[in-house]
Amino acid sequence: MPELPEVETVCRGLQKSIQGKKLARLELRRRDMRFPFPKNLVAATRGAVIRNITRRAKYILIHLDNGQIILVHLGMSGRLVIADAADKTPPAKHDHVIFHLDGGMRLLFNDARRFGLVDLATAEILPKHRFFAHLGPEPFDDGFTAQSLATGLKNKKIAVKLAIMDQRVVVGVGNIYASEALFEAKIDPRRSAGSLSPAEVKTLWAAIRAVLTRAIAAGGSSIRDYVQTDGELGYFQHQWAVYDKQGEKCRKCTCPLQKTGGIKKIVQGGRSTFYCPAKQK
DNA sequence: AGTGTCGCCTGAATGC
DNA sequence: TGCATTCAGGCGACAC
Repeated sequence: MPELPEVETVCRGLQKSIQGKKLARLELRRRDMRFPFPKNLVAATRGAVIRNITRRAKYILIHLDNGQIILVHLGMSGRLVIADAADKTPPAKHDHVIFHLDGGMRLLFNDARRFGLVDLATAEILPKHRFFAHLGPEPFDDGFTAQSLATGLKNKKIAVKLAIMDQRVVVGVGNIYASEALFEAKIDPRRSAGSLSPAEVKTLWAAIRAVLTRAIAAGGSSIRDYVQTDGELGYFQHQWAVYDKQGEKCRKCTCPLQKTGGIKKIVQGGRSTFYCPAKQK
């Protein structure tokens, strides 16, 4: 599933492959994905030149020279695939949106589960857009500090795992990286957000950045053509310390597995959490 | 306002 | 082999 590092990697790839190209037309192969497509989506983008591609949280922003911004969210199963002009392969199952570029190149948005979305905005309305208005700081921006994290967690009774997944606190920490960051910080995911000491908050802040940095590096280093064609390319999964590792020993663990049971899986807010009961306090 | 829960959706994995 | 069930999850929407 695409998380922030994967979305970042896809954005970098799109900058190389489609930036500066003219969007001949968008082809919508159904009327909606997670949400209905905006009525003017095709008309408002026809013939525009793609100026730049950026990322905000897990949204891909395709900036057009006519002032429109196409918002793309990959959801759970979304992937963007480049098909060059010579590629005459007919659309595959779940190819819901096709960007036809001048010269015959296509960008295919394939999303089996349709948790993804495509929407339209302008720079002016973006901060007020319903998907963006509530977003907190980017994890690598100056606005995300140990202090801002402390403020986000302060007095909260919800579990710290759920708190750091709250997009108002910091964007981009999904279910996997929440578990990974808490393991790195040696903090029990079940603890209430407000119970962390200033020192623990600072450790957690650094851990969130470290985990995401490593994940982006993994994506960037193993990527082949930058736009993921198999949906898994460059994924961080081989570096997971606890995620999906229930019953296993954690990294460099010397605990007796029979006694501790190893990494534990619990459910918080309807989502799986993985942690080491011995190391995370 | 803070918190908890639901639902969208399909394919893979599992169970009988 | 085949059918039914369960699970995965980002995040907006909603209920309290």
